[in-house]
Amino acid sequence: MISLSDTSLLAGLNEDQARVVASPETDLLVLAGAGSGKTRVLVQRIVWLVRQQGLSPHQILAVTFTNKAAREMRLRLENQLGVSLRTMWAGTFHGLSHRLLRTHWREAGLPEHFQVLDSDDQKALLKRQLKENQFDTERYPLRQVQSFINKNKEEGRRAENVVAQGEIDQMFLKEYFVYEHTCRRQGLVDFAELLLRALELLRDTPSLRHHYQSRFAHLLVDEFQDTNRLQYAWLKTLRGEEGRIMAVGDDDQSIYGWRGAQIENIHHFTEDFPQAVLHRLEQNYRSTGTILAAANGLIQNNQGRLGKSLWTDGAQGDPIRVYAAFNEQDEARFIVDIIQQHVREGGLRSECALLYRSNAQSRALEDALLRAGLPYRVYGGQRFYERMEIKNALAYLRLMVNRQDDGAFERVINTPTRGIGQTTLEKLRAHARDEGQGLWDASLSLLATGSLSGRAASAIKGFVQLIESLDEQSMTLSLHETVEQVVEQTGLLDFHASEKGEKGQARVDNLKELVSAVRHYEPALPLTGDDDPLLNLEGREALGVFLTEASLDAGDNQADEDQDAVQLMTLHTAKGLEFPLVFITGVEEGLFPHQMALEEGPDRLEEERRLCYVGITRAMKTLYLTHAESRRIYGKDTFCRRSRFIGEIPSQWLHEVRLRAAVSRPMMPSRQTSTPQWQSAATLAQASLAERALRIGQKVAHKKFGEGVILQAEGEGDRTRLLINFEGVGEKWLVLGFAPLQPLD
DNA sequence: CCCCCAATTATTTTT
DNA sequence: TAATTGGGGG
Repeated sequence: MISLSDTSLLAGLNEDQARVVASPETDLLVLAGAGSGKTRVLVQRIVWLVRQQGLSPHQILAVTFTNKAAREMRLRLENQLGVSLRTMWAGTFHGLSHRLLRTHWREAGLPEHFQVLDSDDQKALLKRQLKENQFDTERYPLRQVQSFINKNKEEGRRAENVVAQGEIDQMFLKEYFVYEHTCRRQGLVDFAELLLRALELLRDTPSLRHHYQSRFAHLLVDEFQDTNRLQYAWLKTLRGEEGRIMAVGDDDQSIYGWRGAQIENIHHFTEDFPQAVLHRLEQNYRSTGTILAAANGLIQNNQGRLGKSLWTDGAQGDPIRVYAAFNEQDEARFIVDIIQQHVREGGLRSECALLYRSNAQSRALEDALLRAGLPYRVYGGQRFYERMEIKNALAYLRLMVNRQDDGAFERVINTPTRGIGQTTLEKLRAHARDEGQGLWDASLSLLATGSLSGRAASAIKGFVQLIESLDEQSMTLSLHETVEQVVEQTGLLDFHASEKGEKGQARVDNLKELVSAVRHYEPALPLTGDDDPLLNLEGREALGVFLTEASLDAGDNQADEDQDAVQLMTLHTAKGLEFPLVFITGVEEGLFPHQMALEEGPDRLEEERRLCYVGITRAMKTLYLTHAESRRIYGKDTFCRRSRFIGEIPSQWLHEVRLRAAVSRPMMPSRQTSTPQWQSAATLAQASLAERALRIGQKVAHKKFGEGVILQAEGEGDRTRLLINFEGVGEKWLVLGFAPLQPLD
């Protein structure tokens, strides 16, 4: 029975939501469909536990995937509870693991000021290592080694637990061993290591484990479908026997399987936590009935779902428009037309989202937007803390904090150039290797023994003094002053300023931006009392916090966020967002579903379908699916068939848009028709095709290979060769004069 | 140390 | 097509 005092905590929730929020204390698995108010439920559940059950926020651990989601949750909680929750354990898996390790660095076997490696740092470290070991990166590229290591860590396996199957795995494994050793020596922790180390810490230190298990009465996980094995193990360990866990997720929105996410975790949940109660949130507050019907229809083509069907008590809305464009330019123009119309009718540009499967598709869209003078914003791309000049500045700071950080050392020893070349560096590396020490220490001892040439010696000496001096100065400076001094005294600012073009200016601006961004990490209050400068620990402490944040949070470009601009992003990036007017572009076989996914098998196709489901459910009112019959991919014109996903949406919800009358459209690229005096090979080939009532894009039947589509033609007359993509067979080159081809359609 | 050319290669990316 | 990368020459 829900009492009166309860009702205020449940106000505005629907019955299903309220049931979850006020659920008796037990494990909960909440299948929350798109737009079903999942974040709200998560937040309200915590509020309920605090207000109704009398728990302290300190007894609750809430974990999400992204910093953005974590910030949002914390903000909403603070608003609801009216207290600051800075010390509450609410954050990302990586952030919380880091917190655990920082608190218990000794027990975790880490140096006090261990550094976090982001994936670029990890790549750079491995690159050096593989070169040193003369690993054949021609045959086995770096990223294979990197993913071998990360995958094993994400499965909870250290190098010594890996059973290498073949010779290749043996080689990878050897590098895994070396890599682990290097990281330990240098006090470096990569992303997967944060989780694994935290898990091992809890596993191997019973007192700590029991402490945290009894402290956290409730665990709450968002986006549970995206957890990997390691994260699941992490959750199980922290929950222990006594705790309660609430997992919120949606198996239909699992789109990160390729990154190790185990959709199976959802399936195992009720077995691992037998008392768990399953709830479904199916009422959608975002989209029209038509959009939901289309999404439901599409996703039903997937096998093994837990099952869920979105509904709304809102309007049915307009049908979903499908537009078959001639090519990607036409597609972009069409979209721009619609957006302009939307704006004319008083709509905002920021209400429009253009979604695509792969980033390369943004180009044609951007061109058209630019030409129409429509402001737009492209999401994705390089993020602030990943920029080269920023990483250089950070590397100096890292070296100041930790002289053992060889990655930082290598990065800045000659940036900007100070006359330390490969020869000197090789000497340092060799010495470091022989003595089992870091590059910094190797520099010191080579300087001491005088075994460097005069020029190199003075260059190194200068570098060492620079770092020492900056470190010393930082003791008496605030964080932003420290950063300011670093970019100036190291010469980074001058170095980039002298770079030609706009690039250099942009880098200088970024460095200045870094100086001012860093102020957020300074203590809010000025130092009190007669400030003994040597006791300005806040500045140093802030530096550590800042460096960690910079590796754990890539600092999303927060600039121009409030501009009214059309939003461009991949379907992956769009997860969790919503827009009144959505265009899903490039809905073509080979592009979406992506060719690579198709080649990898049925599971991957299902993931593509879920991605499409995610895309459709972003739309609030109006949804367009567009595809092009011809598209330039990797510099060559490719003919495309509309995606099977369009066919999988019940046709009653779709409406084909026909802008122009059906005129016979030129099949040749305009670039070629504009030079009539010169007949290209492709043009001749197409003329030969036309004689036989064939054309590129034509569906044909072949005795042996079955049905296929003509993709390309080259040559002339009977010797014309055709590239045909046969269903289930793949692409074949056939000679027109011999091939028994029947035109279809 | 810098610059240029040829070769290579091409999803998605929370941390 | 276009971006990146590695090698070779100046």
